[in-house]
Amino acid sequence: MLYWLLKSEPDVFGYPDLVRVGKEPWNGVRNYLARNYLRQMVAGDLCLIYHSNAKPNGVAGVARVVRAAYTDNLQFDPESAYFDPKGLPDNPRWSMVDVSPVLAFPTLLTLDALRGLLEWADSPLTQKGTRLSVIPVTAEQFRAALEAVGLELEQLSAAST
DNA sequence: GCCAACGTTGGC
DNA sequence: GCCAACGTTGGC
Repeated sequence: MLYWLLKSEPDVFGYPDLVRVGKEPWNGVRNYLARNYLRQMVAGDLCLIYHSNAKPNGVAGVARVVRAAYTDNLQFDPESAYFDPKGLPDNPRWSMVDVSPVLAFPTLLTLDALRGLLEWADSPLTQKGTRLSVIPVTAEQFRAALEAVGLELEQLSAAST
């Protein structure tokens, strides 16, 4: 089982939206490193959903990968903001995964709070200038994030069926 | 293959 | 709204 952090802008699509829809294709990732991480995901991986460009920024909840990487068709749609003229149907350039909500954090785990956790000191999230939108998370980082809002791993398995 | 210019991200 | 940092593009 691997852990990840996915950024979203709550004004566009935040954790409450994920809860509302129940399942969401995580499309629109147009960065090669982020895409490569998406392609490493397998169903069952857990993701921290992070709100950026928010007040305040932070992790709002946990989601689960419910479908491994497949073609992000927005790359073929000229009407889409995510259209990529170089994304050829027989050799797609961009991928997405499906995620579903698992558990909302009882309180937002703010960026400031994350910076206060030793485990997160070397994460791209807390380093200046990093704009990666899909970030690998270690088991230690994941556990520390849960603990910081008073949750335990076992509660995730209880919440997920 | 280099690198300047540009567009975007994202914290503040 | 500002701006630093970064990735991408395109001219050469």
